[in-house]
Amino acid sequence: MNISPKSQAFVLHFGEMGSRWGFNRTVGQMFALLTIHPEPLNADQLAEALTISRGNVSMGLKELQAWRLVERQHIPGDRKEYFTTSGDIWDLARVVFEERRKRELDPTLTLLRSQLLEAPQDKQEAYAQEKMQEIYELLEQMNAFANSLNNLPPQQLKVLMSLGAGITKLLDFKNPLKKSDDKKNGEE
Amino acid sequence: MNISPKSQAFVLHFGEMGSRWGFNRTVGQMFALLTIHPEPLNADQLAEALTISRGNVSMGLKELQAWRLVERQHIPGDRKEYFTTSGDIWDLARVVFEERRKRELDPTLTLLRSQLLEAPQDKQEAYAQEKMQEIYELLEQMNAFANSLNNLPPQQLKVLMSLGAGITKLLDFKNPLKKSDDKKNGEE
DNA sequence: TTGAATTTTCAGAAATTTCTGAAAATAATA
DNA sequence: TATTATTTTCAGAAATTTCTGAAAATTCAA
Repeated sequence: MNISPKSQAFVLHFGEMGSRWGFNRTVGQMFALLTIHPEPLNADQLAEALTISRGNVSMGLKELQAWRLVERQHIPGDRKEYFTTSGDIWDLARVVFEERRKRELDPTLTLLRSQLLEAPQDKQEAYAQEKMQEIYELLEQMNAFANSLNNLPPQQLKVLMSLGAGITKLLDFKNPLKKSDDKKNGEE
Repeated sequence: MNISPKSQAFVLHFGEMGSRWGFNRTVGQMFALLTIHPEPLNADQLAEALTISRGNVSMGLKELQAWRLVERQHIPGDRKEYFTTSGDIWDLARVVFEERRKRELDPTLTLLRSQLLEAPQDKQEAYAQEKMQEIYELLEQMNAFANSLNNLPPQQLKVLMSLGAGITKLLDFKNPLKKSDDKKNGEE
């Protein structure tokens, strides 16, 4: 279990970023290591390579499995369980994306939905509800958009992404804007 | 500074979600309260309403200002500074989105870019670099996509979002896929 | 200027999250 | 079945993040 300095740097970096992406440092490190390591690794190897406790590895693997980011494998003749990240990076990204959608949007949508059912009792509440309504609509739309991205077959997803700024053209076609559009309407 | 129970619930919820969106509980609460409150509030009012210390409010406001999520206002005849969330919810969402893009993608892109410049020293490193390359391309594409969404004028952004699943149609038009597409090719 | 009002800072306290390691549980083999 | 290998659990330790409150800095007005 010797890792080159470069790989080391990558693993540590992923650890630091992990918390921004929704899991903790060691989980991020484990994920990174499993990704760049050609062969599957067992829990002891992970613990040794990352110098963290066996227990921590066990918990981390549990979490990665819950996220469906790693796969269990068995090596004939070896009783230990081995792990790798499952195939395609794009699939992994999709999983992270979807998991975050669930955690970051769903709960708030649920709360707002129930809040908006009740009638406001006074002026103040009416104003608050107006704002909640706006937030609700925004989040609902982001949610729907995220869902449709998620359901796109991989190939189309890539096409859409690579479209990048060119997306504007497409929109113009679908929804030709009146010249009276807001702000920047210089060219064409 | 009396808040209705409903507003209270909303504020608390935003506090809990805050950490998932990239800021801490009290910052989330402050943001929520400033959003649903019709009039701007000063630091003392925030501290009282949320029962947190004056110092914490000061730090929170600093952070919200760094995110460009709140605006300072002055009320004639009052020496205190007052704050509100700036206008449109969609603008605020854009700011959060962009801020997260910066924090969650940029650092990793930078690291990977430099890692990929160096030639791999052995088989193991070569494999690791292959994976890093894949991740790099993925993140780079997400990044470009996020940027183009961010630069879309508000109106078009809404159109795109509301297009939702219908986006597929558009893609078919722009990039008609050969029947030999991967995996799911049943209908049409 | 001076001084009162207001805001900011930051060391240490409190709360929260993550990690360890030994014990318990589970699984495989003999 | 008993024995050994392996994994999981979880109480408390360690690390990290957030919060408080008093002191320092700043701003404004007289």
